[in-house]
Amino acid sequence: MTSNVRIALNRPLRRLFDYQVPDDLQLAPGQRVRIPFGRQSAVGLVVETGTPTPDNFTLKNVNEALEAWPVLPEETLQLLRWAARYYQHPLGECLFMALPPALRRGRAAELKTEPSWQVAGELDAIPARARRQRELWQWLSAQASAQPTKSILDRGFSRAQLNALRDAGLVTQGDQSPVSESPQPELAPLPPLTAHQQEAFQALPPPESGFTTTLLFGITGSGKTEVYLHYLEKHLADEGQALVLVPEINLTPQTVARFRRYFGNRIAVWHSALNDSERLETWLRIRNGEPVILIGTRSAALLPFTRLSTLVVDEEHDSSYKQGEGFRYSGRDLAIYRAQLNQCPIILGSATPSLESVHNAQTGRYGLVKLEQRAGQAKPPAIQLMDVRSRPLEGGLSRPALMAIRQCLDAGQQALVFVNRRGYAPVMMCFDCGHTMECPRCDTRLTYHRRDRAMRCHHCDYQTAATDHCPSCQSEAFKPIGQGTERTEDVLSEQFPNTPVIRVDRDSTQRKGSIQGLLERVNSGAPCILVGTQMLAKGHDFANVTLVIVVNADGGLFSVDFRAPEQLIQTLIQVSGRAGRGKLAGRVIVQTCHSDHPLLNALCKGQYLPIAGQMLAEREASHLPPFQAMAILRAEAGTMEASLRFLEHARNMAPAAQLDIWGPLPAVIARRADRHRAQLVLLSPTRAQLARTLSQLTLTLDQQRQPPGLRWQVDVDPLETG
DNA sequence: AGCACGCCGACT
DNA sequence: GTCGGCGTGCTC
Repeated sequence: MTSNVRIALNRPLRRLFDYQVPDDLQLAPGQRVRIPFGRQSAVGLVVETGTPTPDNFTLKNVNEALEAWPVLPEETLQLLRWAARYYQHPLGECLFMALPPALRRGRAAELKTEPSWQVAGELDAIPARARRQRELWQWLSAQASAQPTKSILDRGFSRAQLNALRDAGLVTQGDQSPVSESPQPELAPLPPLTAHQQEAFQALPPPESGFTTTLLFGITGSGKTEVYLHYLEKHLADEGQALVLVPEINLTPQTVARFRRYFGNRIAVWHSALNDSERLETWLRIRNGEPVILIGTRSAALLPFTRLSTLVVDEEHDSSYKQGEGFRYSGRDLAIYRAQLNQCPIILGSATPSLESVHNAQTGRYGLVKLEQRAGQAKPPAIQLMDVRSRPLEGGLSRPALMAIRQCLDAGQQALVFVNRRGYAPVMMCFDCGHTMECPRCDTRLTYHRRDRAMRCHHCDYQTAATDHCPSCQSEAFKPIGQGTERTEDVLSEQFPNTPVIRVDRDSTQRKGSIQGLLERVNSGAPCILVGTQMLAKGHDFANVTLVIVVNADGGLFSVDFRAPEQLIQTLIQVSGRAGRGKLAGRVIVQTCHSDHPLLNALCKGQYLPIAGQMLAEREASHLPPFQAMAILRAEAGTMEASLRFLEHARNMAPAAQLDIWGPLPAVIARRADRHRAQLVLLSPTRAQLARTLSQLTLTLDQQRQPPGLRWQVDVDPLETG
């Protein structure tokens, strides 16, 4: 009797393929196999065994199993099956996303052991003119044991010299020297908890309670990390694995060092900057069930843990947890699902939790633990609105704001100016003819970058040289409109010629190396002014910053994106949290043209949860998430008509009952890199209902052929709805 | 996604 | 006469 298996491939296909298993092969779900696929050979993953034999055609045979054990353990398979369905993404692509690149390509699931070398033959066999080869041979022969390639290269010999000797048979591969384990550093005792931290720590449910989700609402500077550390120390068993998710920009060497100090080699790291062999190594450690505490970004939620028993998601509201393309999963939400699969606790920490999480805490789905005191002597900063409607501005800064900066510097302290736009100015406009410079490929205006005299599109890679004259009428009245970080930096340098002004945005950190170098100057504590974007808002701990100026808070107040107010408030609170983290009190000035706006006024009271409640009430009134489940069907094509026609068709396809459908409507940036984009918003009272409708819809849309050049995709729980 | 097949335009 | 453009269809 022959047996068959169902196999997923790393292809964007919403279907699986059946193969026959040769008699000498035993296959289980999660195993990697090599299979003939069309005219090619491919790597596949077994997802089902014992599938029936079709009567209309004969199945091809599996060539081989790439290893005798499943690379994806049962729990990870279950997670990805759920995620593929929930996010409407082809299962094969989801499964392969959980493999390190080396394993996707079909390489062996083992670490390449560094070969080590010892001499063979005679020195005289090396030509006299090959001086370095002789020196290498002599050095090697003087060593007590075979030397790994790395130490040969470290001695200043080249790979070419080594290869020449190897090809001549004058060095041979020696005994495998075991990869030396880095010695376990001395572990420091955990930092003591303050009374408030202790209280929060004890309020967190223990693993014995099984699956629990707890929202740890801890204001900026309250010391949530200390609470995580103590929780792991107390509750993570010696053989257990833990996952600590952090936002992309927070995964700094400092963060890791902080965990290593207390947990030593048990700490492992996972982020986008790892190379293929580092990825494979860490991935295998996890797959082998080593009791690691893994600190990682979004994709760490896909790792093949086998003994996962504690999870933490820090800054759970952070938008970097949602993948913005392809398999659009939320690392946070996968982590919660995993906690449920493993019947273990998960802690979601934030000073500004997402409205989804606040709602879940209010309805009792999540536990809520509050930490509302700053650690040490630090006090929460006072937030003050400054209406700038009738005030003269210099570089976007009002007189009182400049005065406040001066006072701050005079007192020997540091100021932070938050500008949510990079470049010099977001628009260049002619005051004679009204011409503005637009991107030829997008429906956007070009941003003026004065430092390199360029006009750049921030939505595609277009750029062109900046000009002094209007390109349309040649007038000299061609002027920058609005504020960017460069312009604010210039104005501040003019106003405070004796104080260093440090700009931190994507442009400045790319060119001058790492953000770290820039921030070292801040940490020295000497008076300075920091100017920057979002990058400055999160995670940093500047002890001597006592003043934060928000140049313009109004962008998020009247946006078409329903999440904009939430994101604005979160950013404002996070950036405010940079003030007064040391002994000195902090002060925040928020410049706005809408000082009577209820959200901004609520912000001044300094309490996040009441504002969240206010925003949630608005969401409920308009039947928006988290009160309904949302998905967006996006389309892009060579013309807007094609995109809209497709979405219209999709709309007719979807069963109207139980579903609110908005659109189709052109996207806010209707043309981007010459693609015309539109979208259809789907809302449903239940996630299950939405998932059912969507899988039906995607399946039919997938089977029908669409006009050439048309691409479409589904985004479940979208973050950006523009 | 690959890859092959197939049908039209412009080249040595 | 063939090389090659990318539209179309298929992969157990």
